[in-house]
Amino acid sequence: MARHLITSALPYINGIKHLGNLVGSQLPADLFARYMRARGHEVLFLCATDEHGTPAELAAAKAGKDVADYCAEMHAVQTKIADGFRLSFDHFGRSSSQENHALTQHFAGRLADMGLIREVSEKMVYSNADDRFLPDRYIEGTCPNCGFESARGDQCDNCTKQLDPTDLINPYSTISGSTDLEERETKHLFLCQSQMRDKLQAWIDSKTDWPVLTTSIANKWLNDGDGLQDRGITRDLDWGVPVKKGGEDWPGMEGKVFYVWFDAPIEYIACAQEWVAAEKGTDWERWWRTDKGAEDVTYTQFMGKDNVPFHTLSFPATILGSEEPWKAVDYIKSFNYLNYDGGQFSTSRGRGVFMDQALKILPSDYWRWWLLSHAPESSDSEFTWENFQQSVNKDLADVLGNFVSRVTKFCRSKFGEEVPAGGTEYWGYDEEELVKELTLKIRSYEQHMTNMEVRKSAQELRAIWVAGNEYLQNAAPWSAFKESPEKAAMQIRLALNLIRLYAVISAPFIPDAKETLLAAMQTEDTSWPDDVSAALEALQPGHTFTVPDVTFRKISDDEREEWQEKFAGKRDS
RNA sequence: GGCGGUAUAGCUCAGUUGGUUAGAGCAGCGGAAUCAUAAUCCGCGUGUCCGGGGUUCAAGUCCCUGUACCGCCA
Repeated sequence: MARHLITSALPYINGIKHLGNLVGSQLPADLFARYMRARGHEVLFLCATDEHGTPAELAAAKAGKDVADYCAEMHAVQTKIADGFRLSFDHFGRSSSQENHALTQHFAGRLADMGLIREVSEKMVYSNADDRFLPDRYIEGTCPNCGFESARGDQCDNCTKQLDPTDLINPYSTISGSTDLEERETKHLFLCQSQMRDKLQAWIDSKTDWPVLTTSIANKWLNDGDGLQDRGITRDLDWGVPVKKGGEDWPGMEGKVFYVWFDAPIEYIACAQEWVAAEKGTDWERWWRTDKGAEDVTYTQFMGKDNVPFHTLSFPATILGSEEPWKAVDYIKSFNYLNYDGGQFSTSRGRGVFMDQALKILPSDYWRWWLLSHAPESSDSEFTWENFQQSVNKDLADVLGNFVSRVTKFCRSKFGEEVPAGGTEYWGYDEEELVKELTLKIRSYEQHMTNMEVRKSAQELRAIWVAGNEYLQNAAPWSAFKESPEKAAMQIRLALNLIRLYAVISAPFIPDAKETLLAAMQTEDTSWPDDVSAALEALQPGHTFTVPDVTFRKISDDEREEWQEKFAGKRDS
């Protein structure tokens, strides 16, 4: 039995995520976690909301709420939605937790002791009306290049020219609209990532089994231009982890907080502490401290490609730089983007399907199946309603759902609602071939799941469902029954056992279906089919079952058109 | 502007270290069956593998170059 620490990239607290965010990190992480648990491994699966920073403050202000209250509410909302998608986190924490405050301050102090923190004075734009420093993108004005009147401080959206806030003509705060801005000198802490360059490069180079997407992004940052740059890890904000050196005050840093990218990944560790605090576990160190039992842990991170730099460089710089025995990541599984019907998902334009809306339309299994079987692994992929309808109807309703239906209903009409006995002497070539094929395919499925080859796993799983229909079509128990009810009994007994087998191996993809199928088969036997022959005898003659309701319903053309219209949002003009 | 990714059948995508007639699912066409959610099973693909050069006995697969789309960074 192995031990797997699994984390999903932290969703930002501000608002509800869309399906593209879901399939890029949380969902495949959940697939992997569920699979590893099903195979008997010890798993700690962690995720949390990323709560600090200006966007959270502004969203709270807009909602007329205190930022802490706002975050608490949004965390509850996201927790509920995660439950709705059956994301099986062992703990869903918060980066604003006391545990993360203490740990973030600890790391900063430790890095300072190691000589990896330096203080930098820089000029930033201060808004007197807002009584705060403004991040570049919250300053707008007229573009000096093209005259566009709503150019942002970092870049003009009209002519795409890169800008410095001080370039803008008539700059104003997008928060208050105030033009009462000035440049002020302010002091910040920088993490000396440049000193860590060689160490990080060697570490990345040692990860020869990582996806190209992951290593190429890391290498680009390590080698581009002047190489890895030092980065500011503090901000002049109220909402965040107060800057401290361990438990001590940090002279000159009063009133400042750590920048969100610094404290967010540390939450991966703090989340395990929260897990213990919530009394769900007893020992977080055996997962995170290599001197206290984490030596044999395999740590896997899941994330979208936009998060790769932080996980390959910034966070490792924090961990390795501390020279404390923290568990470092073993494998980074990164994903490309999911596009929506010919364009991008867009939160601001309301384009695409968001997690809460998805659950109002259909149960989570439908979404999980489509998203995972079309996960953007090798390149960006695309969601279309037509494809969604076709895949769900064909794979779930026709291939799997109908298999369950035809088998249970046939049995009920000929033998009653119990596993029929007899006919063992008819077990022959067809059955042996089926066992061989299933064994081959299940072993292949296991291999793909272990390798986190999400699409290939889904393909193989589907092929396993198809094999059941093929067998049934060949064996034709409805014909066999006419001459030899005993033979039909053997065939249908096998098929009934296939339902249990399917429920068990499909569970990581469609956990709800597993529950309903096992309930219908009236069994709690979730043992993995290491031996297919044996697995096909799990339900013995005389074992009673019930015919389940429609396991997966179909999506009609009318529904598809309605949803297509509803979620189109505003198109780019 | 720099960098990275992707361009393969009507659609969504596989194609490992270059090697026999380029594959899967869906859609389409034909057939079988009738237990089942009008479901299932079987058969059927002459595709300038984005264009153009090149390396090689041999390239979708390597190199150069052009084009398109996507993303990241400045």
